Amino acid sequence: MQKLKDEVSRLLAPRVSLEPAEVINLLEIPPEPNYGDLAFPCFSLAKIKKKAPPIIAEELYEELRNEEGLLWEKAVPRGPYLNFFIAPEAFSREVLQEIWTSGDKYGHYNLGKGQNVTIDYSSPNIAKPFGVGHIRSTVIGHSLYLIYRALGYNTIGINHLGDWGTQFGKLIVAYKSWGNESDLKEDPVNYLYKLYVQFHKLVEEKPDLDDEARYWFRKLENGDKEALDYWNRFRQLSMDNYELIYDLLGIEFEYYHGESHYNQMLDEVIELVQKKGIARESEGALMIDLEPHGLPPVMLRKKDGATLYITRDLAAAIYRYETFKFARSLYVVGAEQTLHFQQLFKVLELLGFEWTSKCAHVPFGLIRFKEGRMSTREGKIILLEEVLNRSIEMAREIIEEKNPDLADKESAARAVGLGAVRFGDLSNDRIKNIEFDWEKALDFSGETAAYIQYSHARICSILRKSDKKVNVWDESAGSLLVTEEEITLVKTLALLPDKIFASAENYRPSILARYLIDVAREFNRFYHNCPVLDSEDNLKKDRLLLISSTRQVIANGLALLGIEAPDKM
RNA sequence: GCGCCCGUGGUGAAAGGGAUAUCACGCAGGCCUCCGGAGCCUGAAGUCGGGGUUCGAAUCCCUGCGGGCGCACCA
Repeated sequence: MQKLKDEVSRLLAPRVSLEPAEVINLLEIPPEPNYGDLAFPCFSLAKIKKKAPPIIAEELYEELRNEEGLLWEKAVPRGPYLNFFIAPEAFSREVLQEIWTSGDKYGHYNLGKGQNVTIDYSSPNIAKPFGVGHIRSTVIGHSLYLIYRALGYNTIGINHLGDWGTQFGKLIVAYKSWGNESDLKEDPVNYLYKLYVQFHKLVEEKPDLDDEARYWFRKLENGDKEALDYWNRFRQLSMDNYELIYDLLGIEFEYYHGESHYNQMLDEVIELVQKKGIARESEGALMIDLEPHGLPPVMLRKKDGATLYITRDLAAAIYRYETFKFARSLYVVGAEQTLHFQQLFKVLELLGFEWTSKCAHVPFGLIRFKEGRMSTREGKIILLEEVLNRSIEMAREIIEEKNPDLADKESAARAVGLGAVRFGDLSNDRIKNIEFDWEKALDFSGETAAYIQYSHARICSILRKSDKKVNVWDESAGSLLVTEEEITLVKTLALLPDKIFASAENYRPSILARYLIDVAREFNRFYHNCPVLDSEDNLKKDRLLLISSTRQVIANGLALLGIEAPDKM
């Protein structure tokens, strides 16, 4: 598709006095295939040429009627658009050859060569269980990580663990006051969580507890041995639990730099802020007034001397830039923290860091229950582990029913079960809130990963059964693909690179996810109308090439969403 | 009180200011002697209300309504 756009834009550019790149930006895909395959809208020229768009389209058509394209065969004006129709044979061969030669690198580019992109994602809070709420950051962040890597960037995944803050004061108080060793050993994360919930329940009757918690957190910040011992222990126990989930999801991070990692840099940050003269003391606390910038004030240090979240985030941002000199720095964090990031970026700007513009908050809506918001404090939470396991279990049952002879049911169940949960999150616009619903989470029909995976497995099945193997590219390959289903499928396959770019540019894996649904749908239409194995030899060869290319596109796309594409299921 | 986000068929969603608003679930019908029916085909049903900007608005602006989130000692 890029090549077609290049060709068309080079042709049009001199005739409309625009740069080819500007023409490429204007080009659209028509809503209806019979209109054409690529459209040049003439609206923007109307003002310059002082003519109505349909007339411009008509004139361009007259100018081009004797031109011949490599990848297109005719240009037809339709109202204010000049529509180009691809030359099916040449276009198919071009697309299929590119997929053929690129293989599992089809859609990958070297755009970001030598550039670092840091991606802050997942970032659970220690001592709280890993709930379904955390899946969003984890899965969206990981997909962006994979997508940027595919575009040639050197991606750096950072798990910004919430391993510092007043909640540790709370935990220490709770554990010291009414906790016990044996329960902690029995089921660490859940027990710590129980303590946390109990603390919040009790604090309503005994407000003193809050003071006590703040006291212990301050001790922690001052390096108190006892406090540190508790902290270390709680942290490690939580980490062990998170590892299980990351293993299951196949996620690794370059760094587990939690908030605590930046402790030794906090004094420096505060000094810097003071030197810049943007902070002031207020009621014993240190704060930055952002009123002139239309934002609420930011507090860097409490009156008791303890630091806050944003102080550590400032340190982290600076550290990341100094360490990685990033081309982009992404924060995949819930939309409820939008204000926090506006403040963070504003302060960085005030500090004079010109790289602030390279930082971006990638927000997403929250997951809620039907009954309302999930509250960790109130103890209403569904464990992600439980969701994943139930999904795998459900997939296993369906496989047992539909494909009882399958050899490796376990890995297929994992691929399908985990894929369902991941896709459920990735396929919708991240900014919208999600209502968690067990039925929906475990539904494998319709626009789901299973639909895409199933299409992939079917293709694999046909390829296995074929006596012919597609193993060489020859000069006539793909030239017999002429039916509507075949051409449509080829055109769809040609879009993968565009979709990957768009996903990266907008930080929206959902663009890629929805595209894969289209690919699967077009494949299924083809499949129902065009026999592969029963075709005449040459046609069979071309159709095998087509489905093999389709398989490649599905596999490549799913991989960037962190979803497996099993050969059988 | 102030600020930000979201309102699309019964339900869940898609649509980088553009052509006849696209899918899925569910519903009503149809399709396996055929490469895997977790599939395919046909049908009914929709842009929250009111203003504006524009040649053109689901999309941008204002306003009302509904829902969500946030606003100095949590993260």
